[in-house]
Amino acid sequence: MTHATAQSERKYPCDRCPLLHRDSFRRFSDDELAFVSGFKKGELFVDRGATVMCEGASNPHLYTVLTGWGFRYKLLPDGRRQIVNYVMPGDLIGLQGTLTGEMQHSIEALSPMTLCMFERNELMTLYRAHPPLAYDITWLASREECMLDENLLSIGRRSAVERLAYLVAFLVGRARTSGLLSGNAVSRLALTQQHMADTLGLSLVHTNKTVRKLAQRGLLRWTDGGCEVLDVEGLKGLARWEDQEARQRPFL
Amino acid sequence: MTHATAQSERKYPCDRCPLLHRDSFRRFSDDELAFVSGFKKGELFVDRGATVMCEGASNPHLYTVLTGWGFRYKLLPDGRRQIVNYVMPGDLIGLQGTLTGEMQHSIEALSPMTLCMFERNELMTLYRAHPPLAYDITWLASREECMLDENLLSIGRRSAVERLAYLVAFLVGRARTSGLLSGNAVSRLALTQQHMADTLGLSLVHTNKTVRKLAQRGLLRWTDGGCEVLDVEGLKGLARWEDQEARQRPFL
DNA sequence: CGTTGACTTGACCGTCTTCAAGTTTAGTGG
DNA sequence: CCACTAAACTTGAAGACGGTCAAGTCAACG
Repeated sequence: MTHATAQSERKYPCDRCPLLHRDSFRRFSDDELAFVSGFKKGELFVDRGATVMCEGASNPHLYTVLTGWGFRYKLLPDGRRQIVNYVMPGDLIGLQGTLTGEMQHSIEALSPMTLCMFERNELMTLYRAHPPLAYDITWLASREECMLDENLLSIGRRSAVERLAYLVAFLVGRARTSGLLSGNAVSRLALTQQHMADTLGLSLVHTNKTVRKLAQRGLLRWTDGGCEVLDVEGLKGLARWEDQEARQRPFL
Repeated sequence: MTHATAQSERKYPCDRCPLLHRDSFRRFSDDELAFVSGFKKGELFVDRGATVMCEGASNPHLYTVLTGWGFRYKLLPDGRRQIVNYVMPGDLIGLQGTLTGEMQHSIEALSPMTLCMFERNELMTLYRAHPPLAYDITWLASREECMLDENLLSIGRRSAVERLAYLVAFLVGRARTSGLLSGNAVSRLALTQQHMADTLGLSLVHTNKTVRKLAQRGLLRWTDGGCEVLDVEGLKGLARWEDQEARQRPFL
């Protein structure tokens, strides 16, 4: 019996990529699909709690999240942790430090994750062969920038209650469009209050009390190891968040 | 007498771009220079205090900062302001919202500024014609992302004193490599304490008291309408900031 | 059945905000 | 030249918001 091709051994060959036929992602041309198929160099499966990449280490790979989610964070030397953003299906990670390859942040999985692996130093090939894909990568980077801007506004200028309301609404919104949350069941975010605290720039204790306040208002409910979102609009209102309509986005 | 070409009427034709021969910027090939020269569509001169672009408005242009500096900020509906980053020579601005063209933030000049203007919807031409330049744009975007990550860490997890120390060190560092601060005179940042407060997520009053503390430690001095930086290393130490060595960067 | 991780709660305290008033400087028009 | 104004900085006092400490509950797991 001969070896199957590398691609057929994959759990997610590109033509069956779980992102391909989701409404919020744009389609590839046949050409692009073929190229990306060859550009992909492997698949990475990690468990909940695993470190996907690590601050300070150099990493020759880029990844696109296929399933599951995680968070991106930075540490101060004395251990204080700040979660800067979350990664969800369709997100391209590891672009930061394209030149050095040295990561400026770490990423940890919040659920089992599947990632699609690329070689960082083949990026230029993609830029030469498929300018529209290159354009998409830039678009993804600038989208990330927008999210970070919003988060900065939130941490810098919103009160604890507003901040938490914003965070929960933000996460549900992203989770929905990235396909993490299916159907019309109650949205549920499986993260600990410690994660929320480290995202909001608050202490664990105060985060807990803030969660409780939002629960009393009927905006959310805390159920073991996660947060059920009851009223997204209410949360957005509380956070004074005006959102722009969702658009079709590219992915790699 | 015939009209001169558009280019020769410019104050800064690309072959005399003030960024061209600065150590911290990479060189263009002749080819690239010629292309960029045609890609450039105009020059924008603004006074100190002018709004360069405005949140919510759609803007068909991209700009590269040639001289001067400014800040990028967002507002909450009730007027609370958060400065998310500063723009300095070599920075490409307006990339956010490439698709919609609708700005998610505003930019205001902190000094007279000169900007080099491009057409947003010609970007794809650049991506097709000069993949290495496209790559550079992505690099710039991911560099911005790194800065925002750092700022988030700072606002989320550092105390007021650490935060201010970080901010000042950060600004001096950038100002030096972007050519805003020349020679070896004492570095001087011409911004108000209100700007600092809105960057740090602090109130004006507390920012003032924090400035005073750093001044007492001999790390900086406040002189009318600006801040003289006396000891950058001391500031970095206080902020517990480990920086990565500077590299040659691209610019557009 | 002890251990561990996550959540909860109360008490106390410090950082930072708000309010208020005052100083200094530069700019303006009489 | 001088009063008038506005912007930026300064300072003190009071109080809110959020941090820290400490103790305790609960469920899951081996």
